[in-house]
Amino acid sequence: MSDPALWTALADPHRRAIVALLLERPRPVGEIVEACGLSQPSTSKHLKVLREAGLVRVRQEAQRRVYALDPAPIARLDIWLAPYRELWNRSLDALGSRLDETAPDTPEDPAPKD
Amino acid sequence: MSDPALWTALADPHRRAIVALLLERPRPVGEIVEACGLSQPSTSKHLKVLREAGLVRVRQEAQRRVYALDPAPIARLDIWLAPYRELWNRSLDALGSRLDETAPDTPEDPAPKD
DNA sequence: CAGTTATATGCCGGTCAAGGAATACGCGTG
DNA sequence: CACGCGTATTCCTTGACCGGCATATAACTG
Repeated sequence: MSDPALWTALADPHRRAIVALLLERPRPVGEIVEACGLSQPSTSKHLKVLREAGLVRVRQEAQRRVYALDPAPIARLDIWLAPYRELWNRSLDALGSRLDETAPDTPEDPAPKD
Repeated sequence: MSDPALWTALADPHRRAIVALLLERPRPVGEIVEACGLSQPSTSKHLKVLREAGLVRVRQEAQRRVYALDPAPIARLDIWLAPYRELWNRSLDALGSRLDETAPDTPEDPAPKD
C-alpha cells in the first residue's frame, strides 16, 4: 500500500510507458526497447526497477525474456486509492446539488473542524 | 493522466503521508509539521510540490494557511488505473475458474499474440 | 566449441530532488 | 509603526537517479 518501490517505479514516465505497453500484451525486451526509444541497457534497468517493485514478471523463452504485468501491485494501488475515491464522490455530490439548486450562497465547506 | 508532476509528488512517502493527513480533514501547516515530524521548511517545500501538482489547495485564514485535498488529481489517477483494473479482474476470473475446475492443464495465457 | 543473438550489469558524468539552517514575507496586535 | 507568529523561500550540501557506453552473461546454432 505505502510500498515505496511501487511508487518510485511508477514515478518515471518511461516506466509507465513500459507498463502501458505490457498492458496490451506481454513483450520481449527487444520490442520494449523499440517502442520506448531508449537504449537497450536503459530499458533493461527500467525493467529491473519494475521487476523489483513486483510490477512485472519475466518468462524466459529461449534467449528472449518475455515481460508481463503482474496485476497485484496495481491492485494495491487501487486499494490505496479507495479512501480518496470516497472523497471525490463527496465533492461530486456537492457539485451536483449546487448545480441543482442554482446555489443562493456558496456552501463550499460544511466546516468539519472537529 | 500521465501528468509527471502528479506522480512525482506522490512518489515521496512524506508527501503521501501529508495527503493521508489531509484526507481526514483540512489542516494548517503547523499541524502537518507536527504530524509528519519534519522541519517546518521541509514541510512547506513538500506542500509546495503538492500544490504545484494540484493535489492540494490553500485557504488563507489569518496568518494560518489551511491546506485541503483537491480530489481532481487523484481522480485522474483513478482514470489512469482503470485499464489495469480490467487486467486484474481478468486474472481473478482466471484464478476463479482454475480453482473451480481443478485445472487439468494450466491455461495461463489465452495467447493474445496478435 | 566458436559464433551469434538477446539481455543484463558496471562504470561514469550530469542532473535533480531532499533536508537543514538561516532568512524573508504576510498578517494581526498592541 | 514595531513586534510576534505562522509560513514561504533561498542557499548549500549530499545523495539518488538517468542515460549512454562498454562489457559480461546466458542460450541457441552450426
